[in-house]
Amino acid sequence: MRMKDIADLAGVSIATVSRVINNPDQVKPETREKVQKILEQTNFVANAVARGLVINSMRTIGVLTVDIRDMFFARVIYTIERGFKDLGYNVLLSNTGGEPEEKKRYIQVMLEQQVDGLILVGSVFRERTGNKHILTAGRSVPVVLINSFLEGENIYSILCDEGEGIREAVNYLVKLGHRDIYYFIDTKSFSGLAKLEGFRRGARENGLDERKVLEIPRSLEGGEEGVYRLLEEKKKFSAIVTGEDLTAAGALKALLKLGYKVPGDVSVVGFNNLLLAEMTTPSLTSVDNMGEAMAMAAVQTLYNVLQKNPTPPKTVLTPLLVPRESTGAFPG
Amino acid sequence: MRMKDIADLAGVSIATVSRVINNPDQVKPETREKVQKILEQTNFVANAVARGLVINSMRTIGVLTVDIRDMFFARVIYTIERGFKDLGYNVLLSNTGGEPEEKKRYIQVMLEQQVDGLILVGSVFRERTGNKHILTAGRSVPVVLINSFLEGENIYSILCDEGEGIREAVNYLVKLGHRDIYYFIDTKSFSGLAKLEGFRRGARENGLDERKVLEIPRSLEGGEEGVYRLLEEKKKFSAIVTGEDLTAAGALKALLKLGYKVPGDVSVVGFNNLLLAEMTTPSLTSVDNMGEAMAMAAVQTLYNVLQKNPTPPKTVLTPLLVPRESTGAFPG
DNA sequence: GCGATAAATGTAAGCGTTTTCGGAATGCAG
DNA sequence: CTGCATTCCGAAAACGCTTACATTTATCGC
Repeated sequence: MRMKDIADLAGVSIATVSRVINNPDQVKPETREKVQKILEQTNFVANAVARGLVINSMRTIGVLTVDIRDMFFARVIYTIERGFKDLGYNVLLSNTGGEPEEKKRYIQVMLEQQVDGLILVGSVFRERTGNKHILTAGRSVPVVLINSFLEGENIYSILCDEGEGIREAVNYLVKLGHRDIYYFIDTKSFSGLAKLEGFRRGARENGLDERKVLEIPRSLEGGEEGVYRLLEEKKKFSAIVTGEDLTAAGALKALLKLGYKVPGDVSVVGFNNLLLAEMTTPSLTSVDNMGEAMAMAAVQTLYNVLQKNPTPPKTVLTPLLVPRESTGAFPG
Repeated sequence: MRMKDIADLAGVSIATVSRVINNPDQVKPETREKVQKILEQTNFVANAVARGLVINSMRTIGVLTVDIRDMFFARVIYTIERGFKDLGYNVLLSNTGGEPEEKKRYIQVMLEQQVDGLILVGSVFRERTGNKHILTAGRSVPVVLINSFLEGENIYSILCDEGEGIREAVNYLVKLGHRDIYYFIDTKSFSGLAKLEGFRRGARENGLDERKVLEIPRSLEGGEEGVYRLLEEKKKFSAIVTGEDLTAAGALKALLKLGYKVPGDVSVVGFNNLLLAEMTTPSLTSVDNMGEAMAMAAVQTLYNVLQKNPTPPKTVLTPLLVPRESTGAFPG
């Protein structure tokens, strides 16, 4: 069923049908109602592809993410989708799995689909290869990066000062009397280095050993492994800061299994402030890196750009430490 | 940059450019290479919208979900997206928030966008209103339901026998010596009633009281609340089965806070077998309702239909009980 | 009721592709 | 070198809309 068919049924021209749908006030009430009745009777659905070809926009934005199963990403993408839906845009989703090649391929596909804009969630890598396609994409379409940073034509970055969040966590633990604080890090993630720097700064400022850092993979098992390694290597520690709630949950799990009291013997701090921080017992003190706020800022930024409004290329949010049960005073 | 521009640069016709892109073997190697060189030099990106208008397909499928932040949905959607990407299809995402009106609106939008098919993840409600639009959607596009069931033209359902999963959980607990088993349920979810029926059957078959059921909301707090209510009402119980890992985590949390040993005093069983079941201490015994398998079946089913292959309208998978640390022998 | 102005509707071009069809160029057998 | 089959390529229609412009119809002051 095309507009032509509706037009024939209503005895008007195809242009009038189009107007009834898009600019109802441009057509006389009488004819308008006649057409609307037929639209309803036939359950007419306009073809947005044909429309898109004419107006040169599908009112769609592409969202690239590493893995939507990650609760942080899921939350961000949820917020983006709802936000853009309210603005009348659709969301094309993808999971690159962190592969630069996949990312390249996806960007290509999304440009082919004529997206109006692109949002990349935490997916800029430090390799050169991954970024080139973002830069070229920026030439045809505005690109917003969440939790990543890149300078370039038509590229906007939304960030959270994650290093500052880690630093705050260290300060918080020091105030609780802790001196032997270990940091579990996965440097491979985008902000891994920024977080590490935050830890070092926090340690230095408090006269602690800034080398108490363990490189571990970003997973539940990684967190467990970290604890086992600390014990194997007979390290002295009363607190663990992690760059990921999931890692913190793993550390917590290992500590409890080994009979440690948390926070009685060891304090644990997570990062991201996901729902999972509330699910463990004890619940996890965590640094909130403002996932939702970043997502909202991304929507606002991209929408601004699409409206041709002047838009700052960089937005930085401040993290927030959320104390819960997994942190307590230094024992003794 | 349009094909026309490429054609002019290469000194060929637009048709030849199209052929170089879509059917390279139809054009003489010499001209082909000439065109390909220009395509690369100019970083040409074809307009899939124009293409879609001609071939009457955007190679896109729409996925409707309640809330992608739910880990179960996230996992399902991830699997769908990856699966369809490999088949050359894009995924249009949406979160209906469970509102029938939103669902209706989304379906409308996706039909306008000319999706090739629709997958609804766990979003058929028992109200009549929510289903009518699915049925009418089926008239223009194949619809696959995950974890829901509906009969109709062009409608396919992928299910898991969730009641059977709950029944198995009851049997498992009975084998461990438990007799006072409570079931925490949220009847508002699609399979809520099927699960309840599974619990009743399991209880009956083992000569237990099948009325030991508590209606609670599907959330962490719901699980906690359930435990408090059992205690307030002075119920006797040594095991709790839930319809949701999240609920189980809440119950576990409340029990641990109140000083109960799990599984020493009380056993807890979750449902969905999400990552979070591994994150708690003790980890949660859970019924796996085959989210990934359902998603894969949905992809296969929809693809089959799109290929005009005969396809069964209903696929039912069998759940699997995954024992972990939260269940143990009846105390004493 | 007349002409001038405003409102309503129709006509047709154009959006960037794919693809059918026919013509030109090429290859090959005789 | 001719004739025919085959390969390659271009012209043009088609996809279903939007919208500028043209045309028709309604409105209004006089």
